Amino acid sequence: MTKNNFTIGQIAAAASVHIETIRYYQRLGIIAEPLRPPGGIRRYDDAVIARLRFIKRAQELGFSLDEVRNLLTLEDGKSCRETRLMAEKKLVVIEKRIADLARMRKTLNALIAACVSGNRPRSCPIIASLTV
Amino acid sequence: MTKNNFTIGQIAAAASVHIETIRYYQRLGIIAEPLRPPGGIRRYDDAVIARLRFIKRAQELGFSLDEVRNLLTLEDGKSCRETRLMAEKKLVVIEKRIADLARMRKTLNALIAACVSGNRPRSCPIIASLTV
DNA sequence: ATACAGTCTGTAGTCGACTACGGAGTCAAG
DNA sequence: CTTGACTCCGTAGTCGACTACAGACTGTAT
Repeated sequence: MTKNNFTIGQIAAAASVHIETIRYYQRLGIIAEPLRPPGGIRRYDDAVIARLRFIKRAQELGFSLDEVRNLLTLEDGKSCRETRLMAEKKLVVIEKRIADLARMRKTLNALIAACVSGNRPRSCPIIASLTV
Repeated sequence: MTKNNFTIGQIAAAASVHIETIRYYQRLGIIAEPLRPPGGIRRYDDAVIARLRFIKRAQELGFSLDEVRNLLTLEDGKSCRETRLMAEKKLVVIEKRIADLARMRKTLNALIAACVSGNRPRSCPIIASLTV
């Protein structure tokens, strides 16, 4: 039982999204734009709210809006394999990012430690390491 | 003993950076622009190469160009404490990013596992989890 | 002397995901 | 019937770090 009498503002509030964001998604084609009744204001289905939530969740998993568009074509849930492949690809990217950040963290930790332990070194070890 | 007879192209090649990037850094004020001899072409000091490397290293540690600008004011190595504080702040940000990504990874892993183990489920668990 | 590679300047475009704004139109309450 | 909130539409601006390009000029090798 879907309701079909929401304005864009109500939809936006319900999904905790800015109105402009919805329009933006419409321009991108990841949200369908209901027909505008002659000289009137559009009415939205509450399926749109569900879709906005879908998008948010996907974004939280690291998918871009472009990837979300792809996910949405698989939304009927029948192409499990394709969906899984996308998730696996995304996982690889995320793991690489984690590795990069872990490397940075390690280096920063070492530099900070050098700073702290240094008994009044001639020059800051961090700057020194950047200057090499 | 610094050399002072490099063109911008040579500096760029030496630091593995695009010429445009150097100009961009000059506009930002994180690289000094040597005076242009009357109607001529600028000559660069090899200290500029060192500075470009400094910038690159700092970027690899996650510092933005704006932060690099700050780091450069500490370049004499005398304000070790300030430098360390910047590094510590950056570390916090990086750790948060890692935590976020780790959460994504965990969720994706779980979803993929559900996909794989599913014995022909009615609908894709990934899509299902996004659709809730 | 001339060709050609490289430099100079300023401006504009790129990517992604929005966000902002202006001016006109619409709808519902009082 | 007026007021005021909301919607529509199109365009432009934001952030960060570049990247591209046009048209003029310079410097060097042949």
